Amino acid sequence: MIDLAESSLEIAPLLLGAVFRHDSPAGAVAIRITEVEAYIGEGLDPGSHAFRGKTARNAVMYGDPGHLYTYFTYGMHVCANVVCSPPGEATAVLLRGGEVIEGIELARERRTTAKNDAELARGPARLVRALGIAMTDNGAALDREPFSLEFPQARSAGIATSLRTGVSGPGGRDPFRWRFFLEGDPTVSPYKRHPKA
DNA sequence: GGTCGGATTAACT
DNA sequence: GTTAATCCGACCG
Repeated sequence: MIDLAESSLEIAPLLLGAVFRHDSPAGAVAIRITEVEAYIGEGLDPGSHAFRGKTARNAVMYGDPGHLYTYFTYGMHVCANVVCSPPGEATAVLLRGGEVIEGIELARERRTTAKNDAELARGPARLVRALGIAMTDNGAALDREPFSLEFPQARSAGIATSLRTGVSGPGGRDPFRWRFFLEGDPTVSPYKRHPKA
């Protein structure tokens, strides 16, 4: 695993093409990551959960890199981040889309509303659902069972950037393009701007 | 202690 | 294209 103790802005493009695997009692599901967004630290990024400082919810973002930060949103969805930066500095990469490459039958059972396999993990909450991640996994290390994260041998080709989806302020407006995705991949979620951006 | 709105999704018209 | 679903964290008093 590469060194994650750098800013999420450096790590985010390196995560494209990486294989993220979760081995649950029901079986293992793995995805090839195709879409991510970087969130940077305290006081710098109004879109980040760490913008207003450390709280009970975002404490994991301030901890060791290479761990999972999960949060609950819209009353029903869970999203997952890879914690970056040295301890004390809160940056993270939100996993927004991926292609299921292992355990596709289990992923289909978990995502019965998906109309096709490309939709299984297209979107941050769908990705979490397909992999069987829950809020109880908050803070889990990504280099230990039941998780693993393997980076590609070479930097992935065809990386495109955009403004972040559904975010206002820096990163949701030019010139901050903190969303990274594999161009043309069918498992990349559609871009939506923030209503007020 | 009350209010507001969200790093979304699915089901509508 | 629009909107309901549905909870909790953050903020204000």
